[in-house]
Amino acid sequence: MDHRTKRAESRHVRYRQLTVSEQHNDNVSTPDPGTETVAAGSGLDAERARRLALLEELRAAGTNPYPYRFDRTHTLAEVREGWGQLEPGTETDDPVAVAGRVMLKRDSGKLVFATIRDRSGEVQLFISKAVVGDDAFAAVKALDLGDWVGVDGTVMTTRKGELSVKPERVELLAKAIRPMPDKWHGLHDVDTRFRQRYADLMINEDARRHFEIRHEMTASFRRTLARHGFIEVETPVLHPEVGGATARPFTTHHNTLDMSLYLRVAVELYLKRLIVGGMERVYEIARTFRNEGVSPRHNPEFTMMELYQAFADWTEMMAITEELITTAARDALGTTVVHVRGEPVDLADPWPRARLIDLASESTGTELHPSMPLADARKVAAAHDVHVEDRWGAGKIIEELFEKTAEASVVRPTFITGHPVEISPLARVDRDDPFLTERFELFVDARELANGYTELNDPVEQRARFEEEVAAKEAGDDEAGSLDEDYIRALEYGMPPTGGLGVGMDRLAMLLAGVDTIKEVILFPTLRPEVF
RNA sequence: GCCUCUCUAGCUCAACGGUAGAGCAGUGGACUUUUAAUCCAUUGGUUCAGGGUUCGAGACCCUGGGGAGGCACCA
Repeated sequence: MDHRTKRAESRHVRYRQLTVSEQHNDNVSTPDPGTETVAAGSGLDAERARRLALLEELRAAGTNPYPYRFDRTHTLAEVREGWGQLEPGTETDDPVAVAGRVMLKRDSGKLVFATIRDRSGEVQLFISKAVVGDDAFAAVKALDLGDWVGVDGTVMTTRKGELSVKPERVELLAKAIRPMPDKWHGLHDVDTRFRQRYADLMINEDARRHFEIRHEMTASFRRTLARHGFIEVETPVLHPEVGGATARPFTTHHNTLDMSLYLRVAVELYLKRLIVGGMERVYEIARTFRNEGVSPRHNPEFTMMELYQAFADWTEMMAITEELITTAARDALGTTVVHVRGEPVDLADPWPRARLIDLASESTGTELHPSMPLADARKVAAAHDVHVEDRWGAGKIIEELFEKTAEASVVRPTFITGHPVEISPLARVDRDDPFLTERFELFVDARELANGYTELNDPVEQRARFEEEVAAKEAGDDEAGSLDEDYIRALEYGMPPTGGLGVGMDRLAMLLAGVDTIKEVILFPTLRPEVF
C-alpha cells in the first residue's frame, strides 16, 4: 500500500473539512450560549477563549487542528534560492510545498497576503479567493498570527516583485491559542524574553542570530579539534570531590548510595586521568556548575571546553587557542573581525603576550614578584586599597593587584602569562623561574576567555600542592579544592608531558555575537521561578 | 548579600496627586498585487501584591515579590 498517496488524500480531506467548519465564522452572531460568553470582551482570557472555541468548531466538523505531519518539498530559503531572481509579475507552474508560522497577514478583500516563516527565512503567501475557493478562503481569513500552516502551491512574484507562493491548498498545522508578541515592536521586556525564550525566538531576529552564532562556534570547535586528532569524551557531572578549579560547588545527594556529591566545577582532573590512560588528545564541551553570583558575565551553569594534549606544553596551547577562536569567528561570522566596545578588532592579528607580574608592576609602579617579602607585597596592596587575607602569600596578592589595577585595561586579545605558583595548583612551574608557572589566560575586553598551561605531572609535587589547598580550605577558604587521592594515584602511573586548555564557551559566544550579557547566549538562563 | 533603577491592556508605550489612554493584536465592516497594507467602527484594565498618607494614589511613603544595572565573588 502507498502511504504517501493515502496521506495526501487524507490531507486534502482534512482541508475540506476545515473549510466547512470555517463557515461557522459567518455564524458567530447566531445564538450560541457557550460561544457568546467566551467571545464577549477581549484581553488574553477572551482571546484564548475565542481561539479555543474555534478549535472546538474544527473538531466538531471532524477536522484535526493539530495534524500529525506535513511533507514539505522546500524550505523558504530554498524557495528564495531557487526563484529569487524571478522578474516582477511572473507566474510559474513550479509546485512547492512549504510550511511555516504565520507572522503577518494583510487582508485585501478577495486576496490575502500572509508572511510565513520557517527556520530558514520568510516568504509571502499570495492567497486568492478565486484560486482556493470560497470555503478555503474563509478558513484562511480565520487564521491567526502565530498559527502554523502548510501550503501546496506554485511560485510567483507580485507586480512589485515580492517573491510569493500562490497556494492551491492551505492546511492548518497547529493552532495558536495565545497571541504572539507585537508584530512590529517585538518583545522587549527582558524578564519575559528570558523566561519565555520561545516567544523571544519567534519574534526577535537578534535572539535567533545569537544562538545560530553559538551553534556555529561550537560546531567549528569540534571540526578544528577533530582535525588535530582530539577525541570528544564525556566525564562525570557528579563528582565525589571538588577539584580542578577554585570555585564554590553545588552539593547534592544520592539516595541509594547515601552519599554527598558535587556538581562539577571543572573537568580537568578527569580528562588528565584519560591522558594517563594513553588517550593522548581528549576534549570535552562540558556544562559546568558554580555556586556563585549571577551577573551579566556569570550564570550558575555554563559551558567550558577543556582539552588536553600529550607531549605538548603551554606554547602549543596558545597556538591552538588562537586557531580555535579565529576559526570559530570565521565559521560563525564569515570574518575574523569582531567588535569590542565599539571598536573593530581583527582576531587574525597576532595576540600579544604579557606577563601578569609585569602588568601588575607597571600599573602599581612597584616591581612585583612572588619571591618578594610578604610584608612588601602587603604594603603595595594597602597602597592600592586591595583587601588581603592573612593566609595569602605574595603570589595571590600580586594576582589581586593585577585584577584591581591592570585587568580592566586589557581590551584587545592578549595572553596574560606567568601566573604565580600559589594561584596555579595544577600548573607546572616555569622552567626558568621557580615562583611562576607556565600558564596563560586569554583576556578580551577585560574578560577571561581561556586559561591554559603546561600540566603538572609530578605526583609528589602535586600532592604537596594539594596539601597546601587543603590547608587553605581549613583556614577558611571555601573555594579551595580537596586532596584527590585517586588523581594522585593516576599521576603515579605516569602522565606524559601535557598541555591543557579551557575555553569559556559562553563568553566566546558573547564576543562573537557582540552582546554584553551572558543571558543573550544561554537559551534558558537561571532565573528565580515565576509565580503563576 | 548590599546599593540604584524598574514593573500600567496579550505586546510596545503614555497619563502634573484629580474620570486610566494610544498604537499593534482581537472583534464587525470595505477592498484581487499588499509590504508594520489601508480605511470605518469597536471590545478589552485587581496599574506586580499588601498596607499607609490624602477629600482624592498608577503616581507619594512602608513591606514583600519579579527583573535589570552596579558593588562583592567568580569564569
